[in-house]
This record gives sequence, structure tokens and C-alpha cells, in this order.
Amino acid sequence: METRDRFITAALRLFAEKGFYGASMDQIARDLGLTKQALIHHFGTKEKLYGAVLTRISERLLEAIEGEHRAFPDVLAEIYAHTLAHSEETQLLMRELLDNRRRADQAGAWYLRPFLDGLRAALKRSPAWADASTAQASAHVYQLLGAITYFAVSVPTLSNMYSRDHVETMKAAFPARLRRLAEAGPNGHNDEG
Amino acid sequence: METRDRFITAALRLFAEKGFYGASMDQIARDLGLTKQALIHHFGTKEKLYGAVLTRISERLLEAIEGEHRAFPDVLAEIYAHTLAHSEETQLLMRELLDNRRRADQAGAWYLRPFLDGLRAALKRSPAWADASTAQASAHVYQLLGAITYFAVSVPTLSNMYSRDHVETMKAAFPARLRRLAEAGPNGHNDEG
DNA sequence: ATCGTGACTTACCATTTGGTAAGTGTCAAG
DNA sequence: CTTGACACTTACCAAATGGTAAGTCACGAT
Repeated sequence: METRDRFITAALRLFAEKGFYGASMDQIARDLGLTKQALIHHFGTKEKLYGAVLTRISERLLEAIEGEHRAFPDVLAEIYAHTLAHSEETQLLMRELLDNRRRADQAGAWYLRPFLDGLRAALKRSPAWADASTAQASAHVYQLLGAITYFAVSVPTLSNMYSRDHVETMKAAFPARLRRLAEAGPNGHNDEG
Repeated sequence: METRDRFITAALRLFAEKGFYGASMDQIARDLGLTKQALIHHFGTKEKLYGAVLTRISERLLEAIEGEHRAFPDVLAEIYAHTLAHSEETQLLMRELLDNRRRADQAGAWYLRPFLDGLRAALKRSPAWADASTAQASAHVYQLLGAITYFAVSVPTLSNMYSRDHVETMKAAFPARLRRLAEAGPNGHNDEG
């Protein structure tokens, strides 16, 4: 099963870079020095390969928050680190967000559900959020995740638009900004102090 | 020039829905009941058509904030309304964010620059931000824009993951959430009161 | 020895892709 | 009446796409 994993890695990279249509089976296979038919032999169709990639990403995200029951801001910081370290996964998830509304099977949306639910659970362990509604907590978690994802994906574009120093300053300011957002209570401001 | 505009509209829809590679010239042309070659006659290549679409989006965004010199939170609310009303443009911009890092000409990034600069100027007209650095203001504006964009693009996916009521609650809570974010000063909390 | 299985290849295929070439028809200017 | 520009068409093309069919090769079990 060695080859299969290497295929998923290569596919992840190319799907992230060019999207589902932009990446070709031939290209992915050639990335390992193998033929397109070897790839088809392992996964059957392009869609199934794509599904395998999504599955891996969701597993990795769950690993990143699983087991350790720390305070929510720390969990979020962990995710932020994970996002920066695995920018390809983040890119691909962003693409999936745009694509799965069209894809016939909406399975894609569900790949992330356990992860989101785990995050929400972590949030509700903090005193300020213990009594908040599930919908409120979901919104908060989703917004924070969106902020991280959007920022991570944006860095290269920002680098094209502004000076290096400018972007570096923005990058440096982001974790503190994120932490303030994460520490906010259901009413928006820091209502625990 | 009537046909040209209709082509741009159709292309905008299909590029937003399927991405640059996923949308074909033939499909776009057939959307108007014309042939692919009519489309090529007007725009030359697929890339140029795509560029025309980006140009239109950037013009529309600028129109949305131009002229009126209102308070920043109101400008942001205007953009939020624009985003919800033109979700295809938002989708396409999100795709562009993912694609332009790869595309040879990084022109895509510059389509948005005047819009971002305009927004930042609006922010700096508010007293709390008058003395903030340009980098800080850029970060703030970009984060707010990201929150809007990410949320708008996410709604269909969220609807697949959670109940209708749940999502409606999240949607209803978003503008207030956004307003609190917009009203924050450079130090994060509402430091103007 | 041989049988089967899994990993992989070469050959092939229909379809679709973006794009070119060469028109046809319309219409306004000379 | 002709010319030329413009909007658009049919005909065509090479290249690339995802996928099928049929094999080759190594290897472990019987």
C-alpha cells in the first residue's frame, strides 16, 4: 500500500494547485514516474482518487485536535500551526468549499463535520461558552476557522499586492488578532474579565 | 457591444461555478445560443475572456464603495449586501485567490488592489484608526473582507452539514458579528467608548 | 510446477478541449 | 454598385482528457 499513499500525496498537491479539472490523471501518475493506468488501477476513477484525498485531509485534521483536551485558544493555535504547515490541504479544502455545491454527491461537506463538531465541543468547554446555544458556538467556530483559512490562502496573493515588509507585518499581527477573536465570548467582546 | 457583455455575464457564471478549467468555451457560448467561435471572435482566447470577467468584477466592487463617504461600518455593510446579492462574483474571486498564485501573469492580484485601498482609506477616516499604521489598517480591512467572503461562500456547504434552522440562525447572527468586528479599534476591542 | 493475485505496462478509444481557416450574410460609407 | 468592416457560421485540427482491454511480470501459496 506504499504506492497508494504516495499517489494520494501527489494528487493532494496537484488538486490543491490546479483544482479537480486542472489536474490530470496522467500528470499525477507521472509525478511518481508511473503511468496513468497504474493510478487508475489503484483508485478506479478520478472521483474516487479525489475522495481518497479528502479522506486523508479529514483524518489529519482530526488528529490535530484529537486526544488533547486543552483550552480552546490553544486548540485553535494548534490548528493555525497545522494550517500554515500544510498549506496544500488548506488550499484544497477551500476549493472543495467552492466545488461541492455543484458536485452531485454532497459527501464532501461531511468530511469536515466531525472536525467541526470536535472544535465546537472544545469551545463549549470554556466557561464563557458553556451556556451558549449550539448554533452560536457553531457560528463562532466556523468564523474562526474561516479567518485562519482565508488568511493562510491569501498570503501569496498579498505578497503580490503589497511590499514584503507590509505582508510580514500582517503575518506577525495575525496570531494575536486570532487569539483576541478566539477569546471573545458569545456577546462579542471579552466578557470574561 | 451588447453580445460582448452578455458573454461576460455567462462566463462569469460558469467560471464561478466550475472554475477556469472546468468551464469550457463551448459551454459558455452555447449559454447564449451562439457558437464557440463567436466567443473567440470577441475575446481572442480563453485567458482574455477570463481577464474581461475579472475586470468587470473589479469595476462593480469599486462602484459599490465609490462616491459615498460614509462611516466605515456602513461601507462594510454595503459590501456585505453586495456580496450576498452577487454571490457568483464572490465565488469567482475566491477561486482567483487560489489560482493566481500559479498563473504566470499575476495581474489577477492587482484587479482588487484599488478596491482594497479604497476600503482602507474609509477605515482610516474613522477616529480610532486615524493614527494606525497602514499595515495594521490593511490587515484589519483584509480580515473583515475575508470574513464576509468566506461566510458568503460557505452558506451552501453549511446548509448541507447542518439543519436549515441552524444555518438560518448563523446567517441571522452574522451581520451583528460583523459590525462588532468592524467597530473594533486597532487594539482589538471596542476602544472608542 | 502451477495457480492466482496484485502491480503495473502498452495499446487503444471516443470525446472534448482551445484554436485556426475560410467562409456567409448584413449593413453603412464611398 | 462596390467596398470594407463586423458578427457570426461551418469545417477542421492537433493535443489532451478519462477510461477500457489485454497483456507482462514478480511472488507467495498450494
